[in-house]
Amino acid sequence: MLIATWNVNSVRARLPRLLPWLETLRPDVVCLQELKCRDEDFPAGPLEELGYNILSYGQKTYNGVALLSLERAEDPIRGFPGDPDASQKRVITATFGDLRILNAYVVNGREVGCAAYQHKLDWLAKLREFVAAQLSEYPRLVLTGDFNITFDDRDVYDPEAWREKILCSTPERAALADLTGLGLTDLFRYFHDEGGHYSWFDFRTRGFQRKLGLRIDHFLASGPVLEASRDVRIDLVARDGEKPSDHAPVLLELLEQSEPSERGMTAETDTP
DNA sequence: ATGGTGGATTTTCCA
Repeated sequence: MLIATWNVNSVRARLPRLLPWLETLRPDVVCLQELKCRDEDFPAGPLEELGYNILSYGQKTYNGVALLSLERAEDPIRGFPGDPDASQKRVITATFGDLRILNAYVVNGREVGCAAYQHKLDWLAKLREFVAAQLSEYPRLVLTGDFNITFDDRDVYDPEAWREKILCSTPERAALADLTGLGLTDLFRYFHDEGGHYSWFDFRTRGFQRKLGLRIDHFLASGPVLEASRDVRIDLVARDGEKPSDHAPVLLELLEQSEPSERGMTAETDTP
């Protein structure tokens, strides 16, 4: 089973890259961020032709998230339940088989100390509350998306230049650690200990050509999903070439789900 | 310190 996350930086502008990528990889679930379009403007037709079901939660110009899946999604939730401020469409959640997937586009925050930065920390606190509630209901859970936060200096091409800057500051990293503190594991780091692997490269500095980037797109998984995980990789080919997004897709490979009867048998027959 | 590029919508905002 293959699950992907990709900040596409406008789903309509990225369609010429997204469609052949879907045809080649055929991920079972794709978590998209930064749609930059309303749901009625989402290019559903060509994606449905490839066999994908679509759950989108978009708005004009900014933000927007979607879940594409080969199998139909169940129990979707758009945004945070009961959130009075639904002006920014940044999170969508659904169940696929026995897996609960939360797809988030975390607030960027612009600059440490500004109003947007405080909004980022406030939003992350709401995300944590939502994830905790979902975990109590769905133990097999994946939280993925564009977190706009590096875990540590291994995720940064020039740690000294980025010290306490946006995407790298101590309060942001503490908020990220608060999420993993719920019992979630950074799956990329679980499989790859070394630094130098990045998922975002700045257009402005021609970061991709210079291999200077940050790792800010993550898969955080609960224990049962960690046990079923095979590998996480960053698809740099999709970041290269004509009209790419500034983010590369990140891919999680899971062991195939066991049959319900098989699971039941294992649980009962494992005990001597 | 600034600007560089890219997308959507517009003469600027956000990343």
